[in-house]
Amino acid sequence: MMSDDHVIFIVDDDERIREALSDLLDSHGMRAVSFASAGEYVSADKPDLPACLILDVELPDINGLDLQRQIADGDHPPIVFITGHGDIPSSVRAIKHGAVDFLTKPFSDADLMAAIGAAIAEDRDKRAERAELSVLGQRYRELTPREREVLPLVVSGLLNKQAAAELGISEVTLQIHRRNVMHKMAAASLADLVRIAERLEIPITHSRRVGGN
Amino acid sequence: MMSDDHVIFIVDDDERIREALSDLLDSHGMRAVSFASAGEYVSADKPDLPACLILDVELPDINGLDLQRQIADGDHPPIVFITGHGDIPSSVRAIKHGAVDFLTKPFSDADLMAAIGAAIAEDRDKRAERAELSVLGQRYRELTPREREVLPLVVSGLLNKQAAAELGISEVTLQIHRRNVMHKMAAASLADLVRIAERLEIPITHSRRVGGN
DNA sequence: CCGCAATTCATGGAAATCCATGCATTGCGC
DNA sequence: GCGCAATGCATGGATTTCCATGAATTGCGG
Repeated sequence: MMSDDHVIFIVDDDERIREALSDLLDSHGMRAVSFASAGEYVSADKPDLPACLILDVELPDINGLDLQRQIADGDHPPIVFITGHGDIPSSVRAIKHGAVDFLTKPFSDADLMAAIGAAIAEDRDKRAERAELSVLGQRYRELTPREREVLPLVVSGLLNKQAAAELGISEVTLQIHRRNVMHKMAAASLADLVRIAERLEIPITHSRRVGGN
Repeated sequence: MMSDDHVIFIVDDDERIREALSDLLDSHGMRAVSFASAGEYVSADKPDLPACLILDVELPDINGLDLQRQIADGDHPPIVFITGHGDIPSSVRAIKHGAVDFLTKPFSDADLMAAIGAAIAEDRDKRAERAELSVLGQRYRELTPREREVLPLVVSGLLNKQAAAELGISEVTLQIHRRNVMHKMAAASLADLVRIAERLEIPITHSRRVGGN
């Protein structure tokens, strides 16, 4: 019974290791996809599912730790490193850069399965977070340039007349932009909009000034 | 010229190590305080400064990794582990639990100083964050029980009449509580209050409903 | 030229928030 | 009993936000 809600990528140049890991994962009803090199893995079409990347440190084309840094900016899954010749500085570096675990061969099936489970759970959380941020980011990008200027002023807490003064426009125009921002960002209240702005890390550049409760 | 804006704690049962580290730090104008055991360190009065804890893994009274877990809930400084007999699982565990580095003897002065620098910088950031949260937390604790009920409703974005209905009181009374909350939390605007509530991780339990813009 | 989006401004008016002030009740500590 | 804090409610009124509707200008693409 092969589960369809996740996938585990195995990148190791040693075919016996790949086979052994595939069999182990298969026996747990987990889907595995194997690659003999980092280049293969990077180039491959991958299913859009919560995942885990089991990565050998000594690869023929690149050091596993260097691949970790290389793919860090993309939405690659959490890494579980495996290695036959690891050293402590490598393990420290791997973990500090976000790897879930660093296992030296021979490692127990239990340790590997635990690490994989943690990696998939972490990827699920991260993917949900990214999906939500992507929606918010898309909405933000649909704002007009002016609306994008109004947003930080509004979520800073300025009165409409104060925000209007900042931009050198009438309060009435500011209100129009404000309403459009609320609508486009799907915010039911100012409180909603403030939280959305926080999620998008929009900087707060002002504070409501005295005389404006 | 001994600097007064930080301190480095050294916990190692080997007196020669303590001396060597103290001398090294001294030569960099950094203040060091040494302890021969974990118990001594934990019991000692410590200056309230940004700090770094250089911690030996093999201590006479407790394993350094266990001490890390033990002090995790208090405001202890970031840890740089040093060890003569480290293994990879220990280093993984140390870093995953927040240690800045895990250095095996013999380690270079440069590596140690770099780790110490990073630890102190991290402690500075964390201490600033904790200080701010402490102020906000204190303000929150000074709210009356009723005001503490009103706060999450207000920052959820409910209209005053909606929040009042939630508590079964008049809108006028809700407004009084609202104003008191704003004042006690030192919020100049609703936007401020929403951000404060986020910092305090006050859960959002409601959303403004249709019919209430 | 036309249509559209972006930006600007306005009016009239309703709803909501905010403020100052006043009053009342209850429970607690001195 | 008194004073205080917590909680509740009210009035009158000012300010702010929100809404619907209307109009104008500019720049761009078809």
